[in-house]
Amino acid sequence: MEKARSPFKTALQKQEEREEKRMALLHAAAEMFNAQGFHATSLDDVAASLGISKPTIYHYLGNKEQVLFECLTIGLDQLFTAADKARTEIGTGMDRLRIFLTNYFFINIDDFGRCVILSGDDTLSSEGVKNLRAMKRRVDTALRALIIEGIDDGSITAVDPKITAFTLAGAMAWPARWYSKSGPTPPDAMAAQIVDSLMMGLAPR
Amino acid sequence: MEKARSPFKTALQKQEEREEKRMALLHAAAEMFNAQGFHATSLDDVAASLGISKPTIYHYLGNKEQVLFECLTIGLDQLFTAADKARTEIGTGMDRLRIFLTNYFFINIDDFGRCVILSGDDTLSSEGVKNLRAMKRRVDTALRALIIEGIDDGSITAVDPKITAFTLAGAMAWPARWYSKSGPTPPDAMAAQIVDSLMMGLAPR
DNA sequence: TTTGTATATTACTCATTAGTAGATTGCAAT
DNA sequence: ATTGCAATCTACTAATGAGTAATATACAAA
Repeated sequence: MEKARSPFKTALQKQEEREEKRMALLHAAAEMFNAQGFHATSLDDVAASLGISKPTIYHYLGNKEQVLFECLTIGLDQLFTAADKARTEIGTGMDRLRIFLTNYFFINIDDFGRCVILSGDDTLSSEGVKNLRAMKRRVDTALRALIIEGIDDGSITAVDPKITAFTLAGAMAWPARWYSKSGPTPPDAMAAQIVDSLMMGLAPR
Repeated sequence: MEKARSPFKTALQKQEEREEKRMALLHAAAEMFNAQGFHATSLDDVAASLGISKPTIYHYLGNKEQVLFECLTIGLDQLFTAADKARTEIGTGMDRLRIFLTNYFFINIDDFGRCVILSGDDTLSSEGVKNLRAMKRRVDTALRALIIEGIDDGSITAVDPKITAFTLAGAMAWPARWYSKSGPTPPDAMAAQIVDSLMMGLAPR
């Protein structure tokens, strides 16, 4: 049974509304950063795209760098969560790697993931860059761990984990540049094709 | 025997001097675009880095977009030339692909090649984007041709040329983001490691 | 009823920077 | 000599855009 609709909001509801607005702002910002680049996007534009004014962004998110940093943090969190989850999955090391890479692809063609790939370190303060590097390193470490596990259990051929991690990351990052979800190949199909192609190269012979 | 040094320059010498200055300007611009991003780099900064003033850039190169476009054209020309040259080489298809990818790496960690990778299409006018797309397509076509030749002569295992070209391009582009020539691994060694790792995945089994 | 807090606005300031106008110097050809 | 062109500068303009101050409204708590 649902409670009668009341125009008076509880503290929780207000909290949720605020969070919803925050996320809407971040999504709008990430989308525009990705489409036009960080420096070519003005906060006035972002605000206008949601029908609000610039100071409102400052109210919810702070200055322009903080907006970007938040977008990057979300994207990297998604990647790290995906890696963590893949590592708990059952199956061979290669099975787990495949699961991770597939999700890596989906994240990378989404607003926040694309933001991580398209933004150079240059845009942030040295403090921000340090934090960002640390987060990226965590993802890279997780990726290498998956590769090593696969080598150890024999599901992946003997390769150099470091170089392999770099080439895999590069191959997965590239679609953020050109792939469009509204194109002829749907995301699942594209992910499958790319990941299959990479896995074939890693299969033991 | 050398001609006596004269302070009076011939037309040819002046032509050469002009060209040298043009290239110095382009190199300086590309370097700063790569380090800080196109929009975060002012032409005043570029000029200052060479001890000249901004109008001089306009004299040699035109407006800011033209400066970038010239950098991108040079980078893409280098890639296309490398592809063309690799295709005339003797050996199996895979041998030629290896040669191309190795040069691809060297170009990608150089000023103009990095510029191609780091610049989004967004910065240019629609006219410029169209030209750029065409140049990129030429490089992609050449890469696919190399892959197909390798499949045909049996030196490369049966793969989808389109998807493989994308993953190879991605893996080769990635180092432009993080590789530093002054780091612990010299360019030749890094190129060899990356290319070997990719070739292993393409070898027939 | 008053006071405080969250949300949002308008209307500014101030710095940066693309691009231009106009002057200057020097060299070369007429 | 003079005219013209190449290279370069100083000094502007005009626009853009980050960030802030001051204000208004609504609602909730005291």
